[in-house]
Amino acid sequence: MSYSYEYPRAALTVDCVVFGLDDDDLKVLLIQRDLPPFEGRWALPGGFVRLDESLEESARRELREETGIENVYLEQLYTIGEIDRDPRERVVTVTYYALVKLTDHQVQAATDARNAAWFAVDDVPALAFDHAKILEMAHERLRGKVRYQPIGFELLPAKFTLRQIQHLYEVVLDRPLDKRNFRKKILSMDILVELDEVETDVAHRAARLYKFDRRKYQRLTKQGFNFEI
Amino acid sequence: MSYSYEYPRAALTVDCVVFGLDDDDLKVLLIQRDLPPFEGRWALPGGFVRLDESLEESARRELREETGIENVYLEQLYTIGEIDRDPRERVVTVTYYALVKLTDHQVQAATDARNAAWFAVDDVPALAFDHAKILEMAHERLRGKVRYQPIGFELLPAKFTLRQIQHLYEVVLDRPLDKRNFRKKILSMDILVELDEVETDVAHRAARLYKFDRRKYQRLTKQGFNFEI
DNA sequence: TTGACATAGTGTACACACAACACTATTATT
DNA sequence: AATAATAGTGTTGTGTGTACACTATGTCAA
Repeated sequence: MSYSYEYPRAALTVDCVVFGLDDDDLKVLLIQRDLPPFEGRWALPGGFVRLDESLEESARRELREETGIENVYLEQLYTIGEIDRDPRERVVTVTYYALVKLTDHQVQAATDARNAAWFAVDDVPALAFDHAKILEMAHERLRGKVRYQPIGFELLPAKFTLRQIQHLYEVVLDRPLDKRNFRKKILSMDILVELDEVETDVAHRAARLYKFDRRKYQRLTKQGFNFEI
Repeated sequence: MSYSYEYPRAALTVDCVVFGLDDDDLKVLLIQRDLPPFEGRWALPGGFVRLDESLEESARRELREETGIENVYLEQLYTIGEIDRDPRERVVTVTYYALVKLTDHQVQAATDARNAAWFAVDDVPALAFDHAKILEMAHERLRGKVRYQPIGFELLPAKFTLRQIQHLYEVVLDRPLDKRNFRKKILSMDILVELDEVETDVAHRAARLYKFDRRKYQRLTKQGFNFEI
């Protein structure tokens, strides 16, 4: 079976930059290619867009198929269509970035035959195609957006300590933050709920757990509140 | 001649939201369609992506062909690929927005056969396809971006008065600004050059002209300066 | 030429937000 | 019981945003 058109058409793909956070770094999920071109190289998860799915559906399907990841924060990043970005033919790719709770997704990495692994964002191997550039753009977008939208919580478990949030911002923004000022600021926004629980399995005083109250955030937003770190 | 592929492919287009500013409003440039679907309706300038040009080149070509506009600020906005957004077949569109100096582009609108005209952004006719949504997104992006990037100057003539900049921000942000505070702020950034000229043809005291010093802005940016209104 | 009118251009005071900074409290471990 | 590790907490100075009203200058018309 083949499909014919009056004018030539570019192939259309989606590629996803999946970010996760652990105790050390910001991580990105990569897949090792098992086919040419760039066979054996690490690359962003992604694939061809089908005609019966929207772009975002396509991105979510590829994420599911290649990494087992589902139900994550996903946002369109940029569309790249340089003529020679794929050696085979003209390929235009719509890129997305995803934020996942790494604790929930540590295992599923190697769902299908392909090799998948988390890498520190600042220490990735050589990537296929122009994926290094895409990763760079995604990282920059995250750095910018995390300051005025409460998307950072997508990288944390549902219950987290104030230290974890601060660590998140320190890692993403790549600068140290003052503990007292940070806590004052994040608590004064009134978008966190203090839980009657503390963290466990730590060899020192346990910190209180909080969760992000999305309802409250949305209510405040309608009243003109602007999140900002 | 026809082109065959193993899998079906979406058609790929670009669409541009062209903003201009006059003494009253923020305007957008629209084209009246001369072919079905939506024949006779107003629409964003745009068209199919060719395989020998990048996406941005494609957007610039369509702008030139359909409106005569060249050498303008152009930035990618979003890519839309909902399955049924075009009644004929699957069409994915990469959208851009452009900022033009309306004074330079008043006449060229009707370059080719098609009818082209400027409309106040808040008073556009019914648009073809999902172009109303695209316009809405572009407007929102402009509102957001104009506050932390000096792109507003792209809407003004090379030489402008402080009142014109203030008017620009008042129109785009849709709120009144205090004259003294605005002038203090914009001048304190040290990115404007005061010229030895004043405006002409006004029936009252003439205001001093300024121009935006891009060099100075870039130098300051490298030193950690952040534009913000 | 003079007066009316239209906009240019200018400074201060108060409130609020941000930044810098160090010690005590609590829990686990030995 | 002592040690180690992190949790948790306030104040002060500095800078930034905001509110606010009058004088200066040029055009135009009588």
